Amino acid sequence: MRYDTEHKQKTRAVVLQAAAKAIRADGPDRVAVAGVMAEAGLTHGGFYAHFKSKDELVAAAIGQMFEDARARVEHETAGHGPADGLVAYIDFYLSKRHRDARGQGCPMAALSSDLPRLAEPARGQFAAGVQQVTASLAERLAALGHAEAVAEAHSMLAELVGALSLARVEPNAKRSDAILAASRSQLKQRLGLEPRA
Amino acid sequence: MRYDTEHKQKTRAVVLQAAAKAIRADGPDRVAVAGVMAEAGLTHGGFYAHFKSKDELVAAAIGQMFEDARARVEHETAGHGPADGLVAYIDFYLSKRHRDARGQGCPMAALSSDLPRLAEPARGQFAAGVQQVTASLAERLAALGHAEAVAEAHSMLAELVGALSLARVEPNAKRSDAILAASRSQLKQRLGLEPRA
DNA sequence: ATCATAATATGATGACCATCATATAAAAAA
DNA sequence: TTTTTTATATGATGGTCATCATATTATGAT
Repeated sequence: MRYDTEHKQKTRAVVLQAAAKAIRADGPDRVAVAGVMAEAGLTHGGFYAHFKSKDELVAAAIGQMFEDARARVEHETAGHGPADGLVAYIDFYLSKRHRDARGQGCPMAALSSDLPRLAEPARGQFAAGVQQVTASLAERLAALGHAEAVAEAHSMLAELVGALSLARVEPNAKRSDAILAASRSQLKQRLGLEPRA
Repeated sequence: MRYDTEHKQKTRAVVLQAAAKAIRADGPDRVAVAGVMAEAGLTHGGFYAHFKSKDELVAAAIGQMFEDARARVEHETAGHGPADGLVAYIDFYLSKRHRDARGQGCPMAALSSDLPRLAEPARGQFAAGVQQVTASLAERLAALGHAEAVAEAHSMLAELVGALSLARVEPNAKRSDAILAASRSQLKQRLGLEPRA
């Protein structure tokens, strides 16, 4: 065996991260293979030693995005109980920082409308990711004694994704902030996460 | 003046409708000018007599989509009071029919993730459309005596758009239906639109 | 019927892109 | 140090696309 066994794997990982960022920011169709490779410090030629096609890259990048998101959520909610964890998640998800970091945030908000148009492997990766997030939310809601935890998790996730998407669409900063704030507050209230003070 | 005065305008309208449908279904990047013109029964050459550029077509098509949506909502809620109107809107918006008609439904769900990547004129058209929808929802909520009508309208719209987007992403029919059903029920409940029976 | 012209068609042009075939470089094994 | 092989680079190729220059057609006015 020549080269370090991990050499190629490391390159692949770098390419994947570059793709994950570019795809979220610019959309799968505007991302070019050569551009991703350049971002990774390589030229376009070596690409097909790592991926069979651009479609396969997109699918793999989507898997990567969900994996990254899962890790971050775990990190951000570590040490919290279910209620505090949900509040932390809502506050992070609907933050200005998340809204403004289109290259790094939640793949659902970044790609929702692209997804139905993508090829099957990408769709499968994505659906699996969405299900995992839903299950994770439902688990926390169930721990808080919510009877219809799964339905509430679906509803909560829908509002999170929708609010972030709409906030990114609104060019006026104040109005965009208002969209985020409205859902932050409404979500906590309807899920019983706020001290009714 | 040769030709009917309205001839060119009619052609423009046909092209615009073809574009509006194609853009929602396939996304702005995968839509080609020649394809839209062919769908309208024309060849690509005449395009620039109607639009300065593809960007301008996209912006105009977005305006058209919101106009169509507004007309349909008005039609679907005609004769209803605010409460029944909101229920009808929710039931239509989160219906399987709407989910499955990607070429004709709500532009927000169809294009949310494409939007931040588009050029300014398209973004402006879109933002104006979103604001109008929000205002229309807020008006009905206010009529029902909701104190924070605008915030609730934002929150409601976010959940509608998010739920439809996620339902379109989920390939499993049962699970997709569940996403729609969850938000239909949660929304009506939290907005006080259901007889608590 | 013929003409003038508005509306559309035909046919480039240059740019970008996914993919592949082949060449080079770099590192481990000999 | 030389060989072998793996990883990456260079350089096509064929396709698609937006845009434009020019040709053609169809219609209302004469």
